Amino acid sequence: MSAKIVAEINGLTVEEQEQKIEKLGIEIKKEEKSKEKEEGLVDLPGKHKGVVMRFAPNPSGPLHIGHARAAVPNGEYVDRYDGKLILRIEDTDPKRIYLPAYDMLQEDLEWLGINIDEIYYQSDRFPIYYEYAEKLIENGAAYMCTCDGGDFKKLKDECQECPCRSNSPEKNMEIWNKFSEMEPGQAVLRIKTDIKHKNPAIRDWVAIRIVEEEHPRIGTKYRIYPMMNFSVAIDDHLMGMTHVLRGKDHLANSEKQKYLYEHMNWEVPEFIHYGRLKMEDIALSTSKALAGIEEGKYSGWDDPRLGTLRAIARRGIQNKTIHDLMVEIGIKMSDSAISWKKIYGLNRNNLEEKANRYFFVLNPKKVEITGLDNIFDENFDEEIIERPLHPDHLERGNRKLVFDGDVYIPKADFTNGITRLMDAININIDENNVSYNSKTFEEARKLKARIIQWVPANDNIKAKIVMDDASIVEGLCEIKCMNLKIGDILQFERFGFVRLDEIAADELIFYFAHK
RNA sequence: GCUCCGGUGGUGUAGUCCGGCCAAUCAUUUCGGCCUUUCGAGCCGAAGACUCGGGUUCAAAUCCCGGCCGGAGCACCA
Repeated sequence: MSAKIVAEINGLTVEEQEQKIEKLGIEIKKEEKSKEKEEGLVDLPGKHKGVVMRFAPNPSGPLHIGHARAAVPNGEYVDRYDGKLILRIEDTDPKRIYLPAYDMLQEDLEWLGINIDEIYYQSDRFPIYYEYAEKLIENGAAYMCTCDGGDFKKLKDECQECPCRSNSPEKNMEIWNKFSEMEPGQAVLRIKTDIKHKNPAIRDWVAIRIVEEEHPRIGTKYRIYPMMNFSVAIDDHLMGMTHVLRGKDHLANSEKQKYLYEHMNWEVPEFIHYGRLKMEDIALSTSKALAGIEEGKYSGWDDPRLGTLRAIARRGIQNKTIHDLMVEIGIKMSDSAISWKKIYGLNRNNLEEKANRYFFVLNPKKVEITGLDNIFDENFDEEIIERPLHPDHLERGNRKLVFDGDVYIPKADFTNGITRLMDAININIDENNVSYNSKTFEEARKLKARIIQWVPANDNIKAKIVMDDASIVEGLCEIKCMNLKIGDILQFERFGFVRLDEIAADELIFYFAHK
């Protein structure tokens, strides 16, 4: 019986239900689920006033798509809440520094359209880290550990304290003061956490160690180096971070860092962890890319096979495409798999409007058309064909091609049957004889002719196109392409979108984006 | 192995916190059709998903338990 009533009521719309309730004299409390949905990214948790965020790359190479995954949402949120974005270059491991990257990072961010309010280099901040190390030692929150790494691990894995842990702050300070004279591995500074923490990774982590290598930026000025977890937590606090966006591989690190915040009595920022981005085909790490460049396998950081931002920019992928993609993926913790297809689809949407159209003939095959006396005579033996630069934007004007019967067409289109040369005439290909068939578009349609692009045999320019696998295809494009500027993105009709990369003496070199 | 974290169409997402017009959003993709002197764009249509099993409840994508699958971490790297 009651089930029946419920079913009946559930059958009503919410409005109908509300009316019935009001009829019964019951007041409905409207609890607003105040969730005006923002386009794109979800709202940030916590405070929305005075938002400070950071993008903190390691200077090991230029930015790649994976970096954009962190950089774009940071930029977006800072814009949305009118906050501040800090670029912090995390160069506390001399082994993972590629000196040119310091500048490349900033160039790449600029390309992405992300505005940075402040820049910091961690290698400039070592004295600050030392200062806080000393404070922590004095508080008894950190200790100098002189145990062998293996011994410590054994104890740690059994929830056992190492002997150093119970040293007094005074004793620790004594060792700390001799730190710079020690050998690598002889001692480290550890932050006390919970030696019985159920995740062994969290237990008493290393904050500072000795590094002998020369630092590419600051040389041999220091031997005492902070670990990432230490410098990051100190800086995030000192720089006033309200929200920290990082990959979920840092989940345990966030937890480690919380102990530091607690020791110092600092407010913990909102940590947000996003999932892994799996990108098909470009599993290339920065270090592998660098090795490939040095071996000559890749032409440089912008080799079309690489996933660096400069490589995809060179191919004509728009920064807005990357931006759109990252906003769509968002910052959820589950992993995402991205395909080139997806990127190309978004990019096509962005390019469609701006890319003007031109003819390009791949693997040209020269054809001399016979039977043109149907349209030409001795006074009149050529025709100027005009075709819009963009079919939806006629105001951009036309390009002109001279049609005189001698043309190049793509080899792949040289097959028997009726074919229409776009905007010109319909031809009949019969083995090696090519003859005039008819003139109009209507006839071509009636004959179900394929409609192809072409270039005049006597008026064209060589074009090379670097494909996404770095192979090069060659052909001829229409002479009007001479007016293009480097960086222009256009669509070769029936071929795909390309970006003009280089203007050589007698040829144009393009990079292929996608169909 | 241990510790964490995830799982919505092929892909990317919305919805999950606070169960109820969710027979589940939007985009992309794929396939049709229309249009079109590009195989592009546009328009129309279609296909396609709540990981599984239990439980709680009138009602579960949503809450609870368990399984399965996937990922990450377990450094004197970041």
